[in-house]
Amino acid sequence: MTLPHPSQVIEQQWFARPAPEVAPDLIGCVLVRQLPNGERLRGIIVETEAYGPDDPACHAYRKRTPRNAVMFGVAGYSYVYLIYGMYHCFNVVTDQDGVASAVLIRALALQDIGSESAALSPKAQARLAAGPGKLCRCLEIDRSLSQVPLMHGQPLWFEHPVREADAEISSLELVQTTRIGLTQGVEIPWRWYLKGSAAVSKL
DNA sequence: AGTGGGATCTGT
DNA sequence: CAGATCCCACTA
Repeated sequence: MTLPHPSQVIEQQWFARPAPEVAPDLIGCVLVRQLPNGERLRGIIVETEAYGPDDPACHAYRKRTPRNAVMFGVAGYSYVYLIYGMYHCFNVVTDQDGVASAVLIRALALQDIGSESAALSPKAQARLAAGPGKLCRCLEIDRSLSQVPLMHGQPLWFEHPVREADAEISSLELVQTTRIGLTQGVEIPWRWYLKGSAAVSKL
């Protein structure tokens, strides 16, 4: 069992910057999910989107509500919401306390996969967390995991990239473009992904 | 109290 | 490209 080296875990303070700075920095980092049954799932982040204040696509654009309240709080907490009645989306709260912003984690290249999915073909495994809804299904994330601190010992946390494991990923080009699935704020180029990764949503 | 739309995904 | 499916924010 590999316990994370303390310096490897990303602290909540790291997220206390504007979302459009955090989102590209998260590409190549690792998301870790500690399941209730003891299994630990890990994946390299290959696609993110930023949402911020003065951003019409942001859930917190209009005002603070019970649903979006956590986005107004301090950085390094989870924001999980239900979309289209059937999927969940997982975000990290960013920026200073009082600034409503977050980064949506859209896709992972899975490293440690759950035992249930181990029998799937490599191709199918690569698509397991390709898209925010599938990612949450794969990592068993729902709204009960909203507003929890993203730190070691919790159900979810982030780690900095490890050099060896990262060799293949780090050769890929980081692309910045517009966000997906929106009706407002369509022109804001706050989506980042690794070009050529099989796990990026909507090729 | 009623309603309409949504940061998605799958199959036709 | 339609359908599944349900919470929540907004209107009255």
